[in-house]
Amino acid sequence: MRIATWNVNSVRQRLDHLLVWLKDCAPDIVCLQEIKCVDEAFPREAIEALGYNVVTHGQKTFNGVALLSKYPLEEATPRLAGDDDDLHARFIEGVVSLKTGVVRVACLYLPNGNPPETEKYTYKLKWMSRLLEYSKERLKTEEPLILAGDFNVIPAPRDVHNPAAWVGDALFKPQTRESFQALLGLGLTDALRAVTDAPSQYTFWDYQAGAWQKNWGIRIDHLLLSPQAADRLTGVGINKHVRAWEKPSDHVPVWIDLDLAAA
DNA sequence: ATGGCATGGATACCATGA
Repeated sequence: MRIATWNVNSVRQRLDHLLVWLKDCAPDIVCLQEIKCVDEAFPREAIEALGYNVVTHGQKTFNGVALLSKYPLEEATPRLAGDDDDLHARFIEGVVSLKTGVVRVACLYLPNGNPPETEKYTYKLKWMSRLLEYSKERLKTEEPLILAGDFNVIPAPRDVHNPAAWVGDALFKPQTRESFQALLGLGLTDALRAVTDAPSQYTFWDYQAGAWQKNWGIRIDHLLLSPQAADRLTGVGINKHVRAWEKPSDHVPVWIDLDLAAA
């Protein structure tokens, strides 16, 4: 089973890329972030035509997440628990049933948090704290769980071209990285780091300053696996070539393969 | 070329992002 995540930076602007990539990569489950539209405006028919079930949690203009799955999505639930006043569309989870049991996938778009001296960073840290609580609860079930999305966290210096330039940034500040490490401390595995120690495994390149051409990237799109999922991990990939397409997203897809028997 | 952006949604620029 292949599970992928991609921040598309507007699903309507990126629909052609998304359809081509879905055919090439052939993921079974996809987590999309920054769809940047309300649910009614999501191009669901074109995606359903490729054999996917679709659930969305969108909002006008900003944010927005979606789950695509070749298997029926059960228990599709938007919003991360812990703050009823948080109206940003940044989280949706779903469950699929296989012969061997269920797989739960949480699709998330973690707040950017810049500038760090503002309430935006406070919001980011609180969101990460809520994600930690959510993960604690879900891990108790001892089922395959995948947290996939744009975490807006650079986990370590090897995950950024020029660490010195990012020390004060909300994506790389010590408190941000510590909060991410707390997730791993629960027993979650960073899938990419389970298969390689190599530096420069970037998933995002800024549109500005020729960042792509200079390979000034950062690794901020992640798939975190519960022990029951990590035990089944057989492969991880970053579809870097997608960043070279015409009018691309600034993020590229990341995928994992799990050895789970199909339904 | 010595500075290089993209998106949506109100326009005839702005907020947001990372």
